[in-house]
Amino acid sequence: MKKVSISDIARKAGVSVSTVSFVMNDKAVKMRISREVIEKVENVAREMGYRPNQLARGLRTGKTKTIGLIVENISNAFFATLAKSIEDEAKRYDYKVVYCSTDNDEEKARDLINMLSQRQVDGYIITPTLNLAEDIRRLQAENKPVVLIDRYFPAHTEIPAVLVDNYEGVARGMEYLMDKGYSRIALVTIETEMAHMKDRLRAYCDVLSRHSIPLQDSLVQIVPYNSDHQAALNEVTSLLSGAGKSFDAVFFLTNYLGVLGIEAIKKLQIKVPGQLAVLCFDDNDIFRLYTPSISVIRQPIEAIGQKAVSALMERLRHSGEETALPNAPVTLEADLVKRESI
Amino acid sequence: MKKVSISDIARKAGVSVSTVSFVMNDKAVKMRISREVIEKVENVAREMGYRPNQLARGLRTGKTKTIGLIVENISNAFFATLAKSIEDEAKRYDYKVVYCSTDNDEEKARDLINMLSQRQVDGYIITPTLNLAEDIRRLQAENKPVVLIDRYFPAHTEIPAVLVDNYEGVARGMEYLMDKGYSRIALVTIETEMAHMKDRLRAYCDVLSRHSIPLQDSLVQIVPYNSDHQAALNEVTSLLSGAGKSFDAVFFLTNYLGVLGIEAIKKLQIKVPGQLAVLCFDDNDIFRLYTPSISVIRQPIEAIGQKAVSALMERLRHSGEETALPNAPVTLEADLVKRESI
DNA sequence: AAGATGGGCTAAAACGATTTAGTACTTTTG
DNA sequence: CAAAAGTACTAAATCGTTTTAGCCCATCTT
Repeated sequence: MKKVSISDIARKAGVSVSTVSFVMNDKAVKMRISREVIEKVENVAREMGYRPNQLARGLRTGKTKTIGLIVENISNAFFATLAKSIEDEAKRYDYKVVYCSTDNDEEKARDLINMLSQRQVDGYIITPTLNLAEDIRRLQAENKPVVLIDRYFPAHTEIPAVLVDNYEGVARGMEYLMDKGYSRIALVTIETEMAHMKDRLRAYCDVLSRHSIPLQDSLVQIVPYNSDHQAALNEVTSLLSGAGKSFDAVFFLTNYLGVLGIEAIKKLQIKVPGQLAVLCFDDNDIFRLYTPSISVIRQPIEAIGQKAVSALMERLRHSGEETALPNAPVTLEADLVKRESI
Repeated sequence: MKKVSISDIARKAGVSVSTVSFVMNDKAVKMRISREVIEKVENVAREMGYRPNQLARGLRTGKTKTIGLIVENISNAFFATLAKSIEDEAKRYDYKVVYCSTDNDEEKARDLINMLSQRQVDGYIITPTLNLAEDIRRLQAENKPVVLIDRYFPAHTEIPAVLVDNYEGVARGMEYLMDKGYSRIALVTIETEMAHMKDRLRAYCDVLSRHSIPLQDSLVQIVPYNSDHQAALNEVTSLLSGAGKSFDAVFFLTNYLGVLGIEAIKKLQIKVPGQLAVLCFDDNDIFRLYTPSISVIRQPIEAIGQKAVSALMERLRHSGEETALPNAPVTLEADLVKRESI
């Protein structure tokens, strides 16, 4: 059983394909097709179970009603939630999302962009990797709108971005720790050149310096990006073995690092918050349920997804026009969620 | 800057589009295109940054090199991991995956199938909802292969499926609890007619009866599917408030229910495993990290993804042929992961 | 009554590829 | 040396739509 095409309908209904097309696209009235013909065509189409071929349609119109979403790793809770919110939001605009993961690999990201471009997606929402700005500029040059999420390129303000206010979020967390009387605060971050992580790190340094506390390198643990679970765990464990001695609070700069931290804390049997206060950037089910529950700086994930989609839709609507839309990165406030760990 | 098409290349290289097409598809040798022309075309294509339009290609060839993946909810850890494994595996066959979530809604699932069908995906991997068998039969009638994952239709053996051995998994868990001396075992499951959950429930009943333990309705909690987080939590909490009195072990039949269970246990301050032994079907980071860590029956998620893709590829390869492939659901063994909760 | 207007439809081009059937030469063969 | 075979390509059809231009007939103007 083959799929039915518009010409099958035309033949069966005894009209031309143009007529069928007009009817199927609600242009029948504009094209003054008669009531009877409209009904005839609609009936035949329904009976035969006609579904327009989107490839053909996309080829002809140049619009696929599809947006390409590139995240770091779809199996990570943060990105999975973000993806779901983008999928839901896109549906409200009658757009479909196709997603893929970069695993934070520059080359893979480039491949994915190419792949999506070949599939003619109308626009892109991208969690960029390092050095991806040029490839993204190329998409823009082809008149394909792009919105970055979670990360951005400070040197490329012509690429719009939607993300949490990383600096403010970390600063707020630090001030909270200070308020609670902690001043010897260790930091666990990930090794990357990307601006969003630099902003977080900068906030840590700035708050310390604002409180005239010297920055101690030994309290800042930078986990290499490519390290596997065990290696990363070992690094974090070795830092945390100094808990209570050289520092009394720790701030994990990502959700993944926080989970590693919990694992290490559990292994080392550190008392939280007695021996060590714990704060993490980015929430996770585990933090809510762990005993003691872990306080976090929570990103407004749904809002990021929604804003990203609406920014993209805006650009899609005005695509081709010269109207330069404002491009300052849209930053959203993070919440401080106080739990038991501090 | 418009995208370059095959005819742009042809014009610039001074050859016909056919020639360009042959070169781009490695059919140049077969078509005895000369060395010089091949090189000429390749160079021009590279210079102009040519990327074939997959819509046009798909329209002409009828193959999109895309598989449609329908899961229940991509933001759930189980499905996110499964999706990632399918994406990775599909890439090895040079296929792209487009995914979407049903939220376990029959109508939404139907819409998604239509949507993917309109986009001409070559094959489907589907986590079905209830009553979806007919829609899936229709895909098969159109000669589009389908492989079910995680769930199956016992009444439709012509639809292949890859899933964990649910019955065996739960039975193994029950026997383990029995071995450890627990016989008053409560069960928390989800309200659904779907066979995979019935299999799990049946295993619970069978093991009890094998040990001549009467089934007590009051120990079986069936959480309605549509209930929100709070309502579900209340249900579980109310069951667990009887812990230590009417039962001394609890078996959660899904990952999501287990997480709810932990939340309830934490709130009720139940001692695990002292007052209550806990076992859950399906792993989750939380179970590993929670204190006490929770023992689970772990599904081989990666293997399910891989088998599903390879089964689909098999069918894709033989598509159109009459060779009926064996369709008995492929079931994979679940592991019992012993931790602290029992 | 001739031209204009409008109603109700259709023909055909176009989108960007793939693929079959040729074409115009040159070389081989009996 | 004519026919057959091979070489190196190209023309054109095709996939399933959308959309522009236009056709034919009836009715309305003047």
